[in-house]
Amino acid sequence: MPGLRSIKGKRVTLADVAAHAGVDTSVVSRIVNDDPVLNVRPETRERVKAALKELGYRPNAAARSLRTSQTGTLGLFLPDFANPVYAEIITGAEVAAAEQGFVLVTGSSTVSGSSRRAYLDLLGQGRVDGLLLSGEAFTTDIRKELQEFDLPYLLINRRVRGLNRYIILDDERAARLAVDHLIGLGHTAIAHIAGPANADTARRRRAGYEQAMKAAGLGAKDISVIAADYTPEGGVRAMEQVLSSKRRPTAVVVANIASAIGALHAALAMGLKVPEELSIVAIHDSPLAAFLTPPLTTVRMPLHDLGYQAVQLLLESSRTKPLEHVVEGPTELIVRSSTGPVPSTTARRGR
Amino acid sequence: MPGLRSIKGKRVTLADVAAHAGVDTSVVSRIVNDDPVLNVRPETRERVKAALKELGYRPNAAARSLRTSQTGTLGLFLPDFANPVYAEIITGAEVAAAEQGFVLVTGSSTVSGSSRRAYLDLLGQGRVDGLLLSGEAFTTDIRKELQEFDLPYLLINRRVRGLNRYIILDDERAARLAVDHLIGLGHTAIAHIAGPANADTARRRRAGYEQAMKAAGLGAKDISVIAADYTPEGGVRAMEQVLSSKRRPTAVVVANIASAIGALHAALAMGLKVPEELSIVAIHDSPLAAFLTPPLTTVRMPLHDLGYQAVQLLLESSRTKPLEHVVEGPTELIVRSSTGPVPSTTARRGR
DNA sequence: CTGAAAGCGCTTACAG
DNA sequence: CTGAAAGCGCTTACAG
Repeated sequence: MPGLRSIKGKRVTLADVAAHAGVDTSVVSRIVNDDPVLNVRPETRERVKAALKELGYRPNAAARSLRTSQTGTLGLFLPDFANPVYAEIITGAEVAAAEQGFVLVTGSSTVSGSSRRAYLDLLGQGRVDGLLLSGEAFTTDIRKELQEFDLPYLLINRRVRGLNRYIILDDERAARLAVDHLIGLGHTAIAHIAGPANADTARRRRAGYEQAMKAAGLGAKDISVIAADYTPEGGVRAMEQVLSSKRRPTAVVVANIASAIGALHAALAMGLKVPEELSIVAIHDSPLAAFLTPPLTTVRMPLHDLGYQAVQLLLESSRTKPLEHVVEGPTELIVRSSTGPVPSTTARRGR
Repeated sequence: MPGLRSIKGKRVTLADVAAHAGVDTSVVSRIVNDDPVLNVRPETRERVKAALKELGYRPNAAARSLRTSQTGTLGLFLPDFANPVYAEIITGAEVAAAEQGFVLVTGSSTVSGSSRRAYLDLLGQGRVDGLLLSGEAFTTDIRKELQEFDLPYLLINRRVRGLNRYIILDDERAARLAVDHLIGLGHTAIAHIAGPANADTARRRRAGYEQAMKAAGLGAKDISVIAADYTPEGGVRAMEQVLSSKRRPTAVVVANIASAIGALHAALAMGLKVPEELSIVAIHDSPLAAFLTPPLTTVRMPLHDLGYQAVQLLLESSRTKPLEHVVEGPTELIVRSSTGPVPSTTARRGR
């Protein structure tokens, strides 16, 4: 019966389909949802399926959600879309969500900054089935809201005292990998440009750096840590500090790719040759790392897996139980050209 | 009456509030929604407001949406979260959405690649009040879906034949600004690394490049265009081509920041000095541009405004009328260190 | 000034 | 094997 197709202007409802197929709406509903208990004559089923197709039926999400108290939506909140680290996490989360028929509502601190409360309020209205939270703005002092919403949540890449549901990466291992690489190249004076003091990832990477230094038999005189924001500007300032210290290191492990870009720039701007006079390795890879000059040696972390598994865990977890998960994906060193053998003493004196 | 607060485990509904305040749900509803026609005794209003607050009432989005056929949600689809250009657009869109009490559902081509149809289907269920679309995957061959959904939509930064609702930037002007800057530095042999042939932005930037060249009295022998993807890899390949041509240009206008990073890298890798031997200017700025070596001269485009205005236009527009808008925000040259005076002939011969 | 009622489009336990 | 009915939580024209 062509020509009937899509009663223009009005959405097709279950009732339309039921009338068209000559059955009750409940039957159509069960067929749409593949109800396993449904026992229906094959010919009826066919008739309904034909009607569904012919009318172009799509279930109304609001009605379904009102009835079932489920939305098929997850909230994902992060500090900054411009940060490549988060871009990769979102993408992983998105893929996992799509696989499970979920859709992602996203928000960044840019907005929340001015009105976090108002923004979160929108989510308190039963718009989402769960919350994925990362970055300082969305994980600090949020306990009260989380309780009010009574929603399952998961902190991404960050642990916060009092919130025992999080998923993180093996940041210590990443830092160790970076240090070991430099030690293998003969470096002993290895500084660490760490992240901000309030970042959990920064603490873990710093711990990994110190572990690896000690494991290599290096002591206090070789260990040097300077905190910086996870931004290029932060990296610039930190590198300037590193290079102005009396006992200049021959290599630097930078805790984050954005600050590493700033750090590299500062070293070059001060006339240092990288890697001949200073080796730099960054934690986190980026599509851009290979196109810097020199191409940056990095430790790639499984950020995509982090986002992917975050969604999976959130959806399969009981809403209340603690959930403390470390992603097992590959954390690997990618050697490019910003790291090299330790400069000989004469060469160093030469500068 | 403290202690009554939040009947744990069950959401507070309008009925709860009404019972608590001793009025009908309709009165509460009108107060919640600031119904201007409502005429209620001040004391009643106070009583209801107190109950609202005490019980911590939040309207249920699904019920409201079912009743009003409005969702308070907008869909934003883009090619890639990792692209800094889109990051800025999202942020602008997010701010505008938040201002109007809307929330953003986002999706990228990463997911849609495998299952665009399935992903878009989720939106056909009345989940969003409008659609913001950008990138090839979400704007090509989408006419049928758009018609089915019967949703207001707006293409961002892209025009597509047959879809007369779009918002774009003044790409021609941006390219002209870049060329004029180089001409002011004495360059005449100015090549253009353009975007992919199927990108509308690429066509417009190329047109701007050619206009400016002609306006400066330059002809076919100075005009040279090579297409590239908007990626670092694309920029590398294009620059290699540019530099291997017989008549090597002294300056290059790159249509996109990502490919400019690749192009800069390729030039440096081939031993060229930038800007002494080759000037490079990119269209689109990026937080990273200042930290490349040398810092990249760019043309900043009002991407934030693009996202912001896209949401505003979408929300205030009638769903059917054509909507063809060019963002008026500032398009400005940011001179850093990748551009300089044209090299003297001897210097050029010297290489 | 306030209330009763209908209905948005679904799902699901229950009846037959 | 299929249908009738209730109800999720709202909003809004209407009545009084």
